Amino acid sequence: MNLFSIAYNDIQEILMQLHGKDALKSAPDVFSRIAVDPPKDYQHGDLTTNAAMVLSKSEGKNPRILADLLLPEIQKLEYVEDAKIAGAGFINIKVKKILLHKLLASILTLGDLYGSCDVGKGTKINVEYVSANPTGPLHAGHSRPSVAGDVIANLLLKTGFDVQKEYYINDGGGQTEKLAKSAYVRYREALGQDIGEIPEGLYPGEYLKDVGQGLVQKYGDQFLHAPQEVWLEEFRVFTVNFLMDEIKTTLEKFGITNMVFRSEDALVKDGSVDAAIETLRAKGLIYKGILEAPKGVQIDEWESKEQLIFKSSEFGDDVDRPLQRSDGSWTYFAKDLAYHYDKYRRGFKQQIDVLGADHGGYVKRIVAGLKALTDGDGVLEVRICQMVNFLDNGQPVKMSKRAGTFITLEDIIDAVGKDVARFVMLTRKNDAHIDLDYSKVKEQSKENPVFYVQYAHARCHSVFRQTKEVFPDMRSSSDITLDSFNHLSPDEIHLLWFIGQFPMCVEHAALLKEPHRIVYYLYDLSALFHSLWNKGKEDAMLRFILPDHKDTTFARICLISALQTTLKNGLEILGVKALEEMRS
RNA sequence: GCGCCCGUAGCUCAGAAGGAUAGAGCGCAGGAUUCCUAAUCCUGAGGCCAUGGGUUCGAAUCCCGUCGGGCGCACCA
Repeated sequence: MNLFSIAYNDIQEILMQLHGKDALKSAPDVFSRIAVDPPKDYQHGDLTTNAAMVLSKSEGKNPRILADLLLPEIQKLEYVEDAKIAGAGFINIKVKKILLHKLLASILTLGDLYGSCDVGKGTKINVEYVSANPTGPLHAGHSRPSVAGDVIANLLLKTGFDVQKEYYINDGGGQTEKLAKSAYVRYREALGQDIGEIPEGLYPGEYLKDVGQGLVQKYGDQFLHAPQEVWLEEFRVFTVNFLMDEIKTTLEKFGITNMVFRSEDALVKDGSVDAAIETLRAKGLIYKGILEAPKGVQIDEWESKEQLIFKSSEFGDDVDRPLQRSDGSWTYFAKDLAYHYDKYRRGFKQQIDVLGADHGGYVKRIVAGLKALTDGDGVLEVRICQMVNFLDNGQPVKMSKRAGTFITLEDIIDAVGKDVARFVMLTRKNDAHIDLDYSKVKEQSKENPVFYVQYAHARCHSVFRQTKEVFPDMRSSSDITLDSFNHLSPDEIHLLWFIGQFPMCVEHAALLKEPHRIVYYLYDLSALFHSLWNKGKEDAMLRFILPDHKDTTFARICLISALQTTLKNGLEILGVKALEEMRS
């Protein structure tokens, strides 16, 4: 149950009726732009609507006059206790207790489902994230887009979309060939050869030593003196699989599961790339030409040469983009086009890519590409996560795949746990940079808001435990009556009212793809609860458990049960486990 | 040179599809514990929302310019 959507629908109905009676002349699509929100100040009421102000322009009337027209109709709604006009034309609504009682009862009944809705209407949607190159372990830089993508997928799931979480394996380019050659060096090393320095241009990372050992286990020394063409493809496949297995293990540890993996190499081999390019060609969107070098940047070895080019600028990109390299092979872009077209052909008209900020320059061309391939039927939305500045004791941590020195995602998870790591990554909106001091996160100091929220949840369970001791025969909280409900204090009703905003928060977060909204909501919700808790320290009658007042205690347990459900469901969306006790 | 993102309290950041007196944490100054976990709470100080215009009943929010910061800029992924 969602107070705000109930009122929204009823007010829509009122507007339509007034429209029918010619009291309003605005087109009905103007009506949908009105909002029913929580008032800025709780003192103003439970709900507020800007309907009068939104209609003002199309009606050509002063908002106050329109508010006067709407007010009596709103007052007639059965659950409205009181409604008033305020400010420039807000209509503030105070609802009857019976509605809040219904709200509480519905939360207790819904349990895990509280916060869910069906705005997605079962629409198929594909969320692609992580998609790290299988040339090494996941590192700290992958952490944020991975969590953001995962939580966006969770949000969409919660709001009724048919979601597929997907990982694109970049196993088709020259990078994996380099990788195979690097693995060969480690293979020789594992067989006891002195390899000296890792040759320039190969991956120097120590993590490849395990791959070398694995290769020896599988192949013995049979390739030690074999020419490259004999082992290259074999080693390439082995190494990619080996590293993907490690990546999958890390993802699981990070709480990212149920992903579908799609291989770039497979798309090339099964002809998907040729098919996609052919589709573009048939639409007349491909030509042979020479691209100009971009101004203002120094590019060594610029080769002015005719190549195959896609007219992406006709679909919103800044310039046209090449599809083939000078050696005739497909560019990454060409293959990625095919991949997104492949998703479309698998039924995903709605697609989301979650990328790091270093891929920001790539967005326009791939969005343009899908639009062109599907005549606008397939829509790709790209969410960019800004960089995380990793610090250690205030000092920037230098990371470079080339040098082989970086903090791996595993390192972070092992040090602070996946729950803290995930939560911290979500404490900023995607567009904002995060400074993350590795040593501070390791300390698990109180500056980390995850503990604040966890503590609130743990306190709920503490109350449940205490209640059991004081009232061993306390009945289940699922059947709260209106009588019991009336025992709640105004502050407690206030908390319930805030709990009632959860579904709206989830819906907004999902539609806007902004996971951080859930974090801030949970934080504020926790703050309200901690504050309430402390009031029991000053006034014993405000404590949740009153040994001499069983009915009041029961009502409060019901409230706390609803709170605990909300906290838990919220944390679940974030992929963070709700703790029942802080002591472990 | 071009594209994308950002600029809100001393610091780190929220700000709800344009709405009421711009919020939180940290830090700072004070205070609360015979009591369900003080990992908490309460009070106070602190802002020309970078800047100049525009749109409107109304702008931190939308549009344009300027300044400052980040990321990216064939044939890497």
